[in-house]
Amino acid sequence: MSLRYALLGIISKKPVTGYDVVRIFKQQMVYFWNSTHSQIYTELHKMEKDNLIEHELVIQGTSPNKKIYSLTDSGKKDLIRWAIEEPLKQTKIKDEFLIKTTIFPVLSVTEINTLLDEVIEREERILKMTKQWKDHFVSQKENDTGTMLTVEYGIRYSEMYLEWCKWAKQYINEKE
Amino acid sequence: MSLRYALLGIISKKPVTGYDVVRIFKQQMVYFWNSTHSQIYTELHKMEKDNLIEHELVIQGTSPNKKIYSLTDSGKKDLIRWAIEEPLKQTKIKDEFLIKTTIFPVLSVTEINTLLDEVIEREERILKMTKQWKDHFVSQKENDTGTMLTVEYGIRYSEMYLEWCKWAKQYINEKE
DNA sequence: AGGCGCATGTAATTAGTTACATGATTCA
DNA sequence: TGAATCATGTAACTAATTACATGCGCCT
Repeated sequence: MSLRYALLGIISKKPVTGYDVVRIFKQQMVYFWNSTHSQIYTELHKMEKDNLIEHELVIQGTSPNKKIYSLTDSGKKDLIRWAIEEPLKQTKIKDEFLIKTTIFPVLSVTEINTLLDEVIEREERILKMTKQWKDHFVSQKENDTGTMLTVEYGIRYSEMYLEWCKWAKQYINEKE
Repeated sequence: MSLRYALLGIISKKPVTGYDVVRIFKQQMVYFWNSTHSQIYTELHKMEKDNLIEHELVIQGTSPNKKIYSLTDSGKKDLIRWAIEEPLKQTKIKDEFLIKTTIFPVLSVTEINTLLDEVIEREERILKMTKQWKDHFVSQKENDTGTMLTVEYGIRYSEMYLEWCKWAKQYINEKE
């Protein structure tokens, strides 16, 4: 049910197509949620059936038709209600690398370092992209508090991860 | 398939019952994975069918019988193979609070502060428990590198979260 | 000519959650 | 006497992933 409110949040800012929702979701929510276009389209259909959103069909002669979604009054109410009333579900992380970390004792130091370098590279790439997105976003003066806060979260998360990786490398190599 | 390797990692350290696996999993892996006893028991059955683990049945007169699981040779090989060969899947986070953050602009400052305080309380509680677990673990001189690294990750994660919350509060209240 | 972006969906499968189900022992 | 811990499982359901499916316009 949480994905539903993530999507409702996106559509609440301005009316958009399903395609836009997917794009915005992937750009702005990677830091704390994830989904695919197939799940998103399916969820949009359910949300419409539940009368939280409605669409206006735009027929574009040559290019494919599109559906512009917007919130219904019921959708607006439900979004606010959810935000302030619904008890918070615990954060769920699925980080494969940290599973690998638990079995470091059975790997060689070379193997561990290779894995750590891989993940450092990944996080650096993500951090760079996040910072670019933040700069782009700030320069546009869109001034959306929500995006401002979550993009900052993304940056802090990656920085924490990288610092932990460096600490882990040191910890591993000191033990040798 | 990742859960499978998390469980395989736990059993690789010492032979344990399914019940132990659940307990160890919840204590040591909350920081980067989550599951339930029902999913874990089901996965253990599948792993046994796939010849990665085997069990010895211990009949305990009065208390319930138990199955002591241990890795097969094939299980040991597969765990190492997975760790060094299998390409890393991207981290997936599901953080409901950050979804709520995206719609801060439609909430009142009072409501936002209530939500932030709630999440700060939650993270402080988690951080405290993690630190206790680390102290307990370090005092036991068990010296498991994997647990040492992941518990440190848990601490850094919560600390980062709390700092972000404080920054967010300031950001919100400055805008007023 | 081939890839990317726009634009939408369904089908099949796997993963994960919640509820149901049992029953002894130990401790307050 | 009631809750917690030990100990195991299945059933029903929901969420999520991966694959299948189409097709135009634009750019290189």
